[in-house]
Amino acid sequence: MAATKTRAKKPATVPAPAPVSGTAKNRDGETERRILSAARTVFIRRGSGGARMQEIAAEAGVNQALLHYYFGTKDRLSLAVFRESAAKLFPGILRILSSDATIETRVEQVVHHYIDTLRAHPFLPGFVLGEMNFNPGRMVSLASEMASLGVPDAPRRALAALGRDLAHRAKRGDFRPVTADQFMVNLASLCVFPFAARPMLAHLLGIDDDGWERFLNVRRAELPQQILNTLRP
Amino acid sequence: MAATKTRAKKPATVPAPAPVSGTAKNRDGETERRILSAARTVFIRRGSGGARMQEIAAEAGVNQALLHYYFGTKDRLSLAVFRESAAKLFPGILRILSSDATIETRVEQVVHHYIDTLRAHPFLPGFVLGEMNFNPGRMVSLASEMASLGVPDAPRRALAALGRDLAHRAKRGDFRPVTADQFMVNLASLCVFPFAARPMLAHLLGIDDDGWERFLNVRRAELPQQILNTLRP
DNA sequence: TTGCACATTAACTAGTTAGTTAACTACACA
DNA sequence: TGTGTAGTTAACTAACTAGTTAATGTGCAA
Repeated sequence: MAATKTRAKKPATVPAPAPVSGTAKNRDGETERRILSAARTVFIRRGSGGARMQEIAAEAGVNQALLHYYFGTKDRLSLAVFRESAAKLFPGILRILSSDATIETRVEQVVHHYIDTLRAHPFLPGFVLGEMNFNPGRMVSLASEMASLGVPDAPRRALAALGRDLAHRAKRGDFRPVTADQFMVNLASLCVFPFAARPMLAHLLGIDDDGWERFLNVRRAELPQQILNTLRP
Repeated sequence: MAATKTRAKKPATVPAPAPVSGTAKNRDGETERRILSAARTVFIRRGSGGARMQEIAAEAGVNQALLHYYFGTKDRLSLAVFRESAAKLFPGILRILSSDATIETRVEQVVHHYIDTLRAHPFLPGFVLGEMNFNPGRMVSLASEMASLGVPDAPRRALAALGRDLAHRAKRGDFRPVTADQFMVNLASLCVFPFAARPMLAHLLGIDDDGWERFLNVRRAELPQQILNTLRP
C-alpha cells in the first residue's frame, strides 16, 4: 500500500484529434464519466466514510484498479464528487443576490432556484452537510479553490451589496434594519434545511412522497412573501 | 467473526444492594458511562461510518473488548449515541409548541430553547442530519421507539393543536393563513440549520468564533419577531 | 505489420477493523 | 477461607479495504 505514488492524473492522448471512431474504449472520456457518476451515487448514498471503492467499481461496471488509474486515491475521487456537489449549491444564490433586481425579485428568484434545483438533486444538502461535519478539512480546501476560480471574494462582495440595499430600504422606512448576514442565513435555512432534514420532517408531519411534493409546491409559492415579511418594520 | 452471539446485554449483580464501597470496578455504572461518553465524542466527530472502536476505547481509557462487553456491537453503541442525541433535539420543540401560551410566547420560547441548547451542543445537528442521511434505517428504528415511549403520536397532536391556533388567529385577521406544517418547518429551519451549516456559513460570512457568538446573540434576540412577521397578513 | 501509448483487468499485498477468547482481578458473601 | 460472579485485559482471528503490479487488450500511426 502507500508507497510513493507518482501516477499521472489523466494523460491527454493527442490534444483532441477529432472525436471520430466509436470503438469501445474510453471514447472521449466516457469511462471516466461513468466512474464519476457511480462515485456520485455511492458517495451520496453512504458518505465518503461509508463508501467502498469496490461498490463504486461495481456500480460503474469496471475493475476496481481503474478507479485508481483515473483518480489516484479514494480521497481524490470523493473530493471530486464533493466539489461538483458544492458547485451546484453555492454559486446560484450568490449570483442572484448580487444582481441589481429589487430585493423582492431577488428573494423570489432565490427561493425558486433552490427549490427547483434541490428537487432535482434532493440528496445534495444532506451529503454536503454530512461531509462538512465529518470531514471539515474538505470545506477548507474547497473554499480556497472556489476563491481561486471566479471573482476572488464573491461572497463578501455579494453580502456587502445586499447589506447596502437592505440599509437603503430601511432608511426609507420600507424595512426594519436587518443585517445582510442574518438575512442570508434566513434565506439559506428556509430553502435548504427542509431537504437536508426530509426523512425526519416527513415522519414528523406524517406525509409520504406525494405529500412531500405538495408540501414543496405550497412552500415554493408562499415562502417568498413570508421571507419578505420578516423584513417588515 | 460473527458466530451466533448470545452475550447478555448488561448483567444486574444483585438488584442494587446499596451503592456502598467505592472500589475501582464499575461502581454504579461509571465505566459504562465513560464508554458512552467517549462514544459520543468520537461518533459525533467522525460519524458512525468513520468512527473506530479502537479510538473510542482509547478515548474511554479502556480495552476495546470492554466496549463489546457492554454494548455488544458497534451498531448498538452508535445507536445508543444517536438515540441520546435525537432526544436532545426533538421533545423540546414539541412540548413548547403544544403548550397553551400565546403563539408569540411559544415562538420566542422555541427560538431561545434551540439556540441555548445547541450552543451547548453545537455538533448535534450536523451529527443527527448526517446519520439520518447516510444511515436512514436509524430514523425508522428511532421513530418507532419514540412512538412507544411518551404519548403515542405526540408530534401529530402538537401540530394539530398549533394548526387550530393559527387558523383561529387567521380568522380574527391577526395572521395570514399558514399551515402548521409550513410554520413548524420554518421554525426548525431557522433555528437548527445555522448550527448544521456553521463551517460553511462562518466561512461565507468571513467570521471567526467570536463573530459566530455575536451572530448567535443577534439571532436569539431578533429571530422571534422575524418569525412572527412571516405570519402577518 | 509492427510498434506504441492508452485502457483495462485479475491477482495480489499490507494494513485495518470489528468482534472473540481465555485468562486474570477484585469484590461479595457464605 | 473459599467460591462464584462481574469487570477487565492482552492477544488473537477472520474478513475487509485501499492501493499496487504485471500482464493483456485495443486502436492508431508510421
